[in-house]
Amino acid sequence: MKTVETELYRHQLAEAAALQIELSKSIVLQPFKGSIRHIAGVDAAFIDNSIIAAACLYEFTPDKEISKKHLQKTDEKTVLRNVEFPYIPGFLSFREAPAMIEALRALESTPDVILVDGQGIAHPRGFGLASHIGVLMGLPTIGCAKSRLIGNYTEPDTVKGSTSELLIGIKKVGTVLRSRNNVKPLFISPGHLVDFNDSVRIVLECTTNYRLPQPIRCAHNLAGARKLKVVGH
DNA sequence: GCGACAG
DNA sequence: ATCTTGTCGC
Repeated sequence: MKTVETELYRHQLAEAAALQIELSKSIVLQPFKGSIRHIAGVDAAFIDNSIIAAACLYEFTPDKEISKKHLQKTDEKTVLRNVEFPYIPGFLSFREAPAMIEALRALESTPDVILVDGQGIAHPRGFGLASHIGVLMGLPTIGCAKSRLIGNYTEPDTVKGSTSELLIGIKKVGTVLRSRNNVKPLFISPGHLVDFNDSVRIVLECTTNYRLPQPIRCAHNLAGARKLKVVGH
């Protein structure tokens, strides 16, 4: 019995991995095209067998006067769905991407670029959550993870803006970025339709007083808030 | 065989 | 991700 289940499980994972490898061929790494007006952030929270995906939309306002109010929240959406895939390192997108994409599509404007709480191409098969969402939606995405999944690196300097390369052998797959002074670094990797430099540049443009870029922080808090309402009453 | 391992 | 208060540090 247990061996049969194990075999089925193995087949499903093998299929999922094959899909990632196939879809990864569609990834386009290139400098970001055009200008950014709308930028979104996505994250998720969990309750029992449900997932709450949250998407926050921000807009860059051309106000050169107020340098600190360049980013304004324009919209936010949450989605509550049943979870149909377990958490397995390397297969996170099959658990979170469906609900996240629904939340992103619900936004009143299509974002020019999306910041995702997870890896982009810094993944065993070069197809992390950010790349998955980017390719399926046909939109630019950037992977912004709080910890490492794969790759080697040297600790970047403790000063904000310091970076080091995330490498798999001699191949660069991402950038380890110190988003604030004396905080654990973020692992930035292109998801789709952006390159290494623009990924880091865009993340920094959305990061001010916290470790995480504003759109992702907002999505994180929103998912948590929605969760409290659900469990509250 | 022994670790590592996004959220 | 989630379970969880106070507490150390800039």
